[in-house]
Amino acid sequence: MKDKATSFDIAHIAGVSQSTVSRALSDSPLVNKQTREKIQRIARDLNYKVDKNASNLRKQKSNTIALLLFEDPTSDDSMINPFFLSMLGSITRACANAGYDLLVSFQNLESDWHAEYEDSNKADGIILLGYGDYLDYRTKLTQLEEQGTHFVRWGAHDSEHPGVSIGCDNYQGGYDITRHLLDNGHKHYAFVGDAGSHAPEFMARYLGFVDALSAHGITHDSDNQYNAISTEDDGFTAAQAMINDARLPDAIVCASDLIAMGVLRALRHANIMVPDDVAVVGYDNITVSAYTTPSLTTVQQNTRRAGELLVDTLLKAINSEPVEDFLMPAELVIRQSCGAGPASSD
Amino acid sequence: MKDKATSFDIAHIAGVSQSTVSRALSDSPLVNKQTREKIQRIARDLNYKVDKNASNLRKQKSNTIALLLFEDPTSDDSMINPFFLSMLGSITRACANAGYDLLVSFQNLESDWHAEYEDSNKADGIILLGYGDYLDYRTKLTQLEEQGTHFVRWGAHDSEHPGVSIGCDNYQGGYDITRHLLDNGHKHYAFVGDAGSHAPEFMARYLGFVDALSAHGITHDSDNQYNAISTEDDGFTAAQAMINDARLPDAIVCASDLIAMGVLRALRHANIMVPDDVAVVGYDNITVSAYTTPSLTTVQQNTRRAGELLVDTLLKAINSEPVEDFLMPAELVIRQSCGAGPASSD
DNA sequence: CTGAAAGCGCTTACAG
DNA sequence: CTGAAAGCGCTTACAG
Repeated sequence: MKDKATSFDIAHIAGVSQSTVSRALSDSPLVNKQTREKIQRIARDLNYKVDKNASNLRKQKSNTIALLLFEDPTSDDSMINPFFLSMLGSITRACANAGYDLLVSFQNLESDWHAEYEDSNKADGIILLGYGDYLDYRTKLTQLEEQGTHFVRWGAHDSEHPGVSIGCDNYQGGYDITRHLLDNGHKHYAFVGDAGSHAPEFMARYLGFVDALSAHGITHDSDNQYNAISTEDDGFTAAQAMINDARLPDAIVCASDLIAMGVLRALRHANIMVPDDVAVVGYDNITVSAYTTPSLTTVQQNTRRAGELLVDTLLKAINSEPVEDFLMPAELVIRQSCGAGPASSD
Repeated sequence: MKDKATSFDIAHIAGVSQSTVSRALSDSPLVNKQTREKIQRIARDLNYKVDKNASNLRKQKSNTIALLLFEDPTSDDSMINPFFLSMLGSITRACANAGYDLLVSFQNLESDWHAEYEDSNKADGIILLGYGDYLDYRTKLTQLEEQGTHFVRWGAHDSEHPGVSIGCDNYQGGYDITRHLLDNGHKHYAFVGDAGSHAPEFMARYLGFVDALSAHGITHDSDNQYNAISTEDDGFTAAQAMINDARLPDAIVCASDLIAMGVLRALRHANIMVPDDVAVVGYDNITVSAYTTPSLTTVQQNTRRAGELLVDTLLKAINSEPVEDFLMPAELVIRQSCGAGPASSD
């Protein structure tokens, strides 16, 4: 385990100054081509790598992005919402493509996350990812902004909040999938999912649902909205309540796929056929949804695109270019559970 | 966007030297309690954070771990294997608990991963994660070792490979789940999954399967082993081949849950009932497996524990403590698809 | 095109 | 318990 080579070692071997080595290794056009190639060859032979700490310290720039993942405190400690895991994957990839490193960290709302990374110069900017009530973090976001920290937030645009956000059009997603059910002749609807300000994503999906119904002349009775945080159990409980109260609608619109899983389970339990007796749709298009029986009609958020947008926007902000909120369109994924998908044999 | 405070600013305000500030902020017992508290208060008020680049450069230590995720080049570019995503989650958590930052990066086999991180002083050690044929990376692992890089690898122990590994006992998992099927009276078996040296995990599962059968007096006919990389389509294709050739066994053992998904789909397609006509089991316990109909009996790898072990072992290696390979036990998850799980209504 | 020099912001012997 | 000083390994004006 030999000591690591430094730029001075290379300078010594190449017979040039250390400054020239530094220039050559950063492909500076200032240095003579032959000298440059000679230095780069020596560096390769010695397995030399520029010390990032030194170079970052000097350049006052880290070429690193921090991803802060907020977790739903109610969720099982050992599991991350598959949707965010998928976002994490695409952000990782987008960073790699942009030549940035990615520092990943889990956070809960209490900790001092707002300052940690960029303040300590470990990252040039921050991506905030997580469902939840951004009202709670409002003051922290404001503080981030005041510090001049570069950050991008995943979530709905909200004029109340500082900073730029990238999100998916939850209202449109809720509207479109409800519209699809209406086109298939379903008359009586239930919505399973929270509809409150502390769950802005779900709220927007719910509003899209309600508006699609009223555009079709159907007034949604709020008795048919069932609260559910995004867990499978919540969906199960809600569907059981419908069954027990004999209030089963033609179609159940769920605020997330996980909720829909629970609804499907309760219906299977009660020998109620999907989609023949009741249609069920979800939201998120998590992996599971393609494999349930029947497979789940849902709304997809393009996580790959989302990751790229988050990274691109953050990099623009870091470079002091103008940035603005972006709302991606939601995409319907038609499968069997709505009764209008491909034949049930597959 | 004011300039960031440095330790000199704090020293100036507190009326002490910069050295004392540095000591106070690292909780050094060398500094007078009142002075220390005063300095820490000022630092808090100024929202001061130690510059990590400077401190790492000086200390020659980064308090950061790099996670290299190798991807199956055959897999869909936009998706990561859910199992590794789950590992990523638990590693993130374990790092946070240990006070380390985590640098995440995707790699393919061609790139110069073996040197990047630790050599550039961005990380103190490396976790290597990914299925695959470690034979291919043997030379790279050797080079890592020669450089004195600290690393831990996820995967089976293998005396041929340098470095320490943490893995799950794939042989035992394959043995146990087969044993469970045998106990339920199944006589004729098929195995779907690659059984070659380039997929050591699958190979070990297969060997466990074969040995469990022969311990029960059943000789496995290799005609009943179907190759399949770990995709749903491969499982579908293999099961269709069985059906077309009228070689359907009593029980199908799949090398992964994803493969089992495809097998279930092919059987559903052909109106063959699971588990009544044929039992099916998988491996991995990915989220999907709990929600299929019937739900899938499978083998679980404790990803939470695995993440902790990987991080703990790496930290020990970094601190020059002795480390050794560890093989975690595999755990059976009994559900419905094997015919011996809870009642099919749930 | 190249070199000598300053300095990024810390930590830590060394001396008191 | 505290301070003055060196130095971690680079990058980049500055001067030639």
